[in-house]
Amino acid sequence: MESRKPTSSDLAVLRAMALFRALPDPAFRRIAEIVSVADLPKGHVLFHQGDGADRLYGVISGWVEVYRDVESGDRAVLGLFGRGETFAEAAMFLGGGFPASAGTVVACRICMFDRPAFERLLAADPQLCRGMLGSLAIHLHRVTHDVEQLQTRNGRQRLAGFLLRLCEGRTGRVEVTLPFDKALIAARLGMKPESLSRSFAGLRPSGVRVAHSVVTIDDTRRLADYCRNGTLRSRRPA
Amino acid sequence: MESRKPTSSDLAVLRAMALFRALPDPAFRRIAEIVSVADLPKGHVLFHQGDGADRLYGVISGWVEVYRDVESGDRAVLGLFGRGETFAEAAMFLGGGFPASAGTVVACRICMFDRPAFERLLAADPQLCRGMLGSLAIHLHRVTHDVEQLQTRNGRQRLAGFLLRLCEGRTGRVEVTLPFDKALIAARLGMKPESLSRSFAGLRPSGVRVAHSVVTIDDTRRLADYCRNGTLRSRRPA
DNA sequence: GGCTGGCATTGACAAGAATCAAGTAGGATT
DNA sequence: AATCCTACTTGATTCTTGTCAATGCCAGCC
Repeated sequence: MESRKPTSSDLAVLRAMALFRALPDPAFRRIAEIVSVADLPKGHVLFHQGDGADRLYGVISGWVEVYRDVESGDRAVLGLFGRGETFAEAAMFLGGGFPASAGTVVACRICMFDRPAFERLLAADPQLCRGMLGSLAIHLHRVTHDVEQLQTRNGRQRLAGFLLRLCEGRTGRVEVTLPFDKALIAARLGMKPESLSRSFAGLRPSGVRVAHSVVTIDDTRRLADYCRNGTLRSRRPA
Repeated sequence: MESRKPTSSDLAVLRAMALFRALPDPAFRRIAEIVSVADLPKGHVLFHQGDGADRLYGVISGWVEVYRDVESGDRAVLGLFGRGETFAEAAMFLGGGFPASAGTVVACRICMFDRPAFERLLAADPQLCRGMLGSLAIHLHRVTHDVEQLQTRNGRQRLAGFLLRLCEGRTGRVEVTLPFDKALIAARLGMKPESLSRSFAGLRPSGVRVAHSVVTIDDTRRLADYCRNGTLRSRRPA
C-alpha cells in the first residue's frame, strides 16, 4: 500500500479529530510530521485479527468496517468508522495483536501512525494522552450503546435507530442516502440481509419508504416514537 | 452513605487494580490518601443515569451492576463488576452526567475517588494516565466482546460462554456456584428469566446440570464446543 | 405447622428472526 | 439487445425468544 504525506485538506480533517482537537498547534505539528496517508480501494483489508497491532488509523474519507469473523462462519460487525474518526487506538495502546479485523467498505482515504513514533509523542505529551482517553471513552460509549440496542430492541427498532442517526439532527420529512450495502447494514445491526429487507417493509406503516439506496422518512418524530416503543405498549409500573 | 479510610487489606485489592498496578509506590501512596471505602447492602444504588459524574468507583468485594433503564420499561445490563475492578472511569473523565446507572447486587465493599482530587493526580502523573488508558481499553474489549456474542450467538450459546468464564480456567468436570440471581444473569445475557431457564434445560444434553445456584459441567471442552458451534453445523467456505 | 412472598420453572401461544429456495431488478459487459 | 452478475426481495418453514399464566419450591414469619 503506497503511502504519502498529507495534503492541507487532510490536515484539516486530522485537526478536527477527537484525538487531536485539544492539542495546541505546536504539538499538532509534530503529529502532522509522523502521519502518512493512503488511498485505498473498496475491499482493502487494513489488518486481520491477530496481526501485530503496530499502527493507529484514522479515516479522511470513506468508510471502514471493524469486524470479527467467528468460527461458525459469520461475521460480527463491531463498528463502522467514517470521516474524522480514529480506530484501533486501544489495540495499539495495549500492544499484542489486533482483537479484530478492519477493511474498507468503499474507496477510502486513510491516515496512519506508526506505533513507535506515536508512542514517543504520547509519552512526551500529557495533552495527547487526554485526547486518547477522550477517544477511548467515546468508543466505549458507542459500543455500550450497541449492547443496549441489541439487548432491548428488535430488528425493526434498531433499523429505525440507524436511520435516525443518518438524519444527523434533521427533523420532519427527511431523505437520506444509505452510505453502503444493505448487507453491511444488516450485519452492523446484528441481523441477516433477508431480515433487513423485512424490517424495511415493517417500517412502511411508520412512514419509511425505500428506493434503491434512498430512504424517505415521512416524519422523524414518528419514527423516533416507533424506535422507542415498538408495536407493543409499555408496561407502566404502578 | 458512611465512608471510611481503607484498611490494609483494602489497599492490597486496590494495589492490584489495572488502574494502579503499574504505578510506583510513592504515586500509589497518593492514591491511597484520597480513596474512601464503604460497606453497602444489596440493592444500594450508587448513581442514576443523568447524575453528575463526580466519582470513580472500584469494587473491593461483592458485585455491582451497571445498567440502563429504557423507556419501554426493561433494563439493559451493560456490565457486572467484581473484586478488583473499577467502573465509571469514562464518565468521570468525560464529565457531564453518567450515561448509565449502577447499583450493588449483593452486599459490597466499594471504594471511591472524588473527581477533583483524582483529576489532580491524573494531571500530575503520566503513569496514572496510562493506567486509565489501560482500564478503558479493557472495558472496551469486554463490551465489544458482548456485542460479538449478542450478534452471533443464541441464548444457549451465550449462557455456555458465561458458565465457561465462571470456570476461570479449570477444565474437565467442574462445579461452579452462580454468583447472583438468575434474573440478573438473564438480563446480563440479554434475555428474559424464562428463556434462561429454557437455556439451562437446553444445555443438559451438553453435560450441564443445575441445582439451585450450583451448576455442574461434565466436561468444559464439550461445552466450549457447543458454545462455538451450537446445534447447527458451520458452513465451510470452499 | 400453615401462610405468605419471592424466585424459579413449565406450558401454551405469538412474535421475531434464521434458513433455504426462488424470483426480480439493475448495471455492466459483450 | 441479449447476457450475466450481483444485490436485493419475497415466500415458506423452522428455530428462537418473548409473553402471559399457572405452578412449584423454599425461606422467613406468625
